[in-house]
Amino acid sequence: MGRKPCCSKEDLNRGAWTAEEDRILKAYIKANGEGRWGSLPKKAGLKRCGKSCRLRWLNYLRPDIKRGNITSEEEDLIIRLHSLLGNKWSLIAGRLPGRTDNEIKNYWNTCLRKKVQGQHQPKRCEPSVDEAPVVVRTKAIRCAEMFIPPQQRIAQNQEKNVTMEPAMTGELAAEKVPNSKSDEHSSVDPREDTWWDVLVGLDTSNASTSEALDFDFLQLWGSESPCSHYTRREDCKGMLEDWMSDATLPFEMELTSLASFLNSEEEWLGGEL
DNA sequence: AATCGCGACAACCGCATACCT
DNA sequence: TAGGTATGCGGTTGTCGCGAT
Repeated sequence: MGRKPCCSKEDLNRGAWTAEEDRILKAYIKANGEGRWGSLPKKAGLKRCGKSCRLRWLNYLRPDIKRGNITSEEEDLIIRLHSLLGNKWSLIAGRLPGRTDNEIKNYWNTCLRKKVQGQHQPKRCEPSVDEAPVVVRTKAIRCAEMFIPPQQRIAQNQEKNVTMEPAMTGELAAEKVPNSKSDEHSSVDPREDTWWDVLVGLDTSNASTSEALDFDFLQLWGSESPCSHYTRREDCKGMLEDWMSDATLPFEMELTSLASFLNSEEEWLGGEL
């Protein structure tokens, strides 16, 4: 038994969307909002499957989409994010307002991959896939997840009627420092995780802002952990503080911070591995 | 002028995961 | 908790336009 197809292919239009189909889809979403893609085509009177409608909306019809002309800044960011995150197109797209994962994926496959392969002959002791990347990539992915644009996070959560966490509303997520008394974390050796993992997973209920920011990662992981590299660096601590304390930062500032983070990643990879 | 090759990008497909009942 | 459904994601394919021959 094969997998059940997502929709019957009979009587459905396939291939390029017509202007009329676009108009119908836009009008329907304007009136009824996004979501319920499965039933949307029938309700809207479109002979398309729900997935196709969703894709068309997300990648082409949404009003906030920027099209074409990827700037050199965006290109640089894509290259550097890809080097850390791999093919996590949706995460990369999340850092580029108005760009879709599909667009970035296509741009990478058609333009950047060759460019990067051409110029990216290892010039210095770069790490092999078997060395540091697991830690680095996990941390970088976590970082990117934290970097979903605040507007997007807020919108998403309002849509779901979720109470905003402090970090999402601009108040600092008051992180409780894990220690030997912490019942929630004492059974888990934090060295198993990156400090991003632990940081994000911390119980935010009791500690004050200053406690959170004074958190001593060295104490948690010890000086030999590769993660402790960051705890010794004041600039990294500062970035962390910025990110965690103000989710309403202007997007440009976030990009600047992210760029700094990526630079520090590159320095670390080049210098210590 | 015809056609071939290639790049760009829209769209499709299958799988994974989240969510709901 | 299990099973079904909806949604998201990333790889792949199809189509179109344009330049080269």
